[in-house]
Amino acid sequence: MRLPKAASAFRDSLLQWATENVREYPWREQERSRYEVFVAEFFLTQTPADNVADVYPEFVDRYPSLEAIEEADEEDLVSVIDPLGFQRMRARALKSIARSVDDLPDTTGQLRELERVGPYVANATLCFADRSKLPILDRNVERVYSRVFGDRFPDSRSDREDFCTEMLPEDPADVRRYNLGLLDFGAIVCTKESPRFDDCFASEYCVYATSG
DNA sequence: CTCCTGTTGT
DNA sequence: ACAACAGGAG
Repeated sequence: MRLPKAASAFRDSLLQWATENVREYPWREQERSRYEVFVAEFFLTQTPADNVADVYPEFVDRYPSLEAIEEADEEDLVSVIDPLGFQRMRARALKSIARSVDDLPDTTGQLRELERVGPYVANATLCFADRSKLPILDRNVERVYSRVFGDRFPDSRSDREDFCTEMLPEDPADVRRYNLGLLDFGAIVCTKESPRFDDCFASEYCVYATSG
């Protein structure tokens, strides 16, 4: 796939932006295990980060491994998650996962065989926990790339995944920071309504900013 | 691809 | 009560 002309400029600027602006969350600490990252991403697919942050430390403290999940009473699991608009479905799925596997696998394909685990959770887990070079494509990312690159951002899901993969920085040491930055850029600057054009490094060439 | 599910905002 | 949202499932 041929990337748009502005792609490398965007990539470089985003990496720079990420070093200064990526947010700190408990699950983003360097030493988090694959399990700890997985749990966070599993909750984050359905819940605002600040809500997850409220219950996450207690959750991983009480359930530090899949084994602990497997042994836990499902109602206790729910009680930790439940406090603020949380869901029982997630507790059930985690139990099911803990029963079906001893340790979380290290490939997206194997992760996606687990209940309620799709491309987002699988790739985010392996990228953020294991530093794998994998694309992360959620609604924020789609909005950012659609705006910045306009028609050059493909329509189909698989082409979009390819696009995201090619946007990743060459240096493996930068991939995690790039993906984190992309998510936060969508959440902080390139927001759904009232994007902060004045704070955006891409407004010179962004299709959305320049055309409307 | 379309449909489903649980959640959130009006 | 309703539609929109955001992932995953089929």
